[in-house]
Amino acid sequence: MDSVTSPSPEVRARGAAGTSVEADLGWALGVVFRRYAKRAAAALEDVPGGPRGYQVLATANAEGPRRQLELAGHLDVDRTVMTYLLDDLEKAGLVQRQPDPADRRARLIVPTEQGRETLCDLERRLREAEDEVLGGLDDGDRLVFRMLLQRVAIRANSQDPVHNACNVADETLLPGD
Amino acid sequence: MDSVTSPSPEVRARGAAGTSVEADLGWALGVVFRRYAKRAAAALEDVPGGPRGYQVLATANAEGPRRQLELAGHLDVDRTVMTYLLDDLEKAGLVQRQPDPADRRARLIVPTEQGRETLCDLERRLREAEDEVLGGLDDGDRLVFRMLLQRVAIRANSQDPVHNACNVADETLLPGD
DNA sequence: TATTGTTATACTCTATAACTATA
DNA sequence: TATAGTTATAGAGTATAACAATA
Repeated sequence: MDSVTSPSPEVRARGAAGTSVEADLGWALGVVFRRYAKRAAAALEDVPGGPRGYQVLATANAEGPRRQLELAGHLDVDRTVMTYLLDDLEKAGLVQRQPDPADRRARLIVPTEQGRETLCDLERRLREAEDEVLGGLDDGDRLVFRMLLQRVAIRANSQDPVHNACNVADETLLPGD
Repeated sequence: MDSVTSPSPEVRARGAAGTSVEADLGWALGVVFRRYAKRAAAALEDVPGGPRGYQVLATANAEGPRRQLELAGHLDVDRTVMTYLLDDLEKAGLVQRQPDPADRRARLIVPTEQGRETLCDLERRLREAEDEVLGGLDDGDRLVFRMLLQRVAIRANSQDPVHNACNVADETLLPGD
């Protein structure tokens, strides 16, 4: 997985014959994604592990206690990386490792009170980052864009699922549609 | 710069109160971007340096002979990385390093005939990848999505330019608009 | 014997610093 | 003295493999 794939618009404009709108999906995607990623990373800079640490915290909080290995599979991070990540999050007082009463080998990851409070704040900051990225669109366009992007994303995710457990959960939580 | 920042939709759905459309811009952006990046990387797998190598080839071809350092600044890669990249591209017969008649320290990067032919093929493959990613949208929606994404991207790029030379080039090459 | 989690090690990618040849 | 490019080296991030405890 690499960064931008298409060169800047003016380059594509010559190579491929297409109109300016058609010529540079890769460029536009890359720019927008990286801008959001940068904003989000800034919003999450004081979380140990950055965006990854936030994901662990958010998932542990939303889905209840999870084993390390489940969490790792769900978020598609190596189990050894998960160890380091949890070491740091635990040191910062955001999560705790608790013995799983059902299996003494396993550890359940639960957010602390401080972790839950931190999470609320982080989610607010992330929404700000989202709004900033979409700042160029008025409310109507913004909604259309989000809906279309969502459709593209859902299809992309179903064709090329990032992690299976996630999609199972999707179906479980979205029974109506 | 990290990968996805938002967890999967069902996680955000609980944490943030928002509707399903509003809840996960980061997730959707990440999924779509990574899917495109993956497809593009597959299309460019036999190019030395992958997407990066393609960018070098495309830029050298579209904008005429460029010095290594210009190219590096333009594409935002370290000059030492550019050295390795060009070593590989040259070994593969796609570009040549020619002495700059105006400065014997500098090298001009020019694509070979084989490089230009390869580039044509790669651009065709990239357009296929784009179409595949947008496969879920009909022609009308696809156009709307591209236009809105383009607007977001142009604004994002102007606020947080990836590399200055690029924007200068933008203005130079797009005098009418 | 297989699995959870940890640790130690190796690998990849990128950036830093030192070097050459020119200017 | 400063710049273009190269090379060697060190650093972050990630993955592999060996290990301890438990199933």
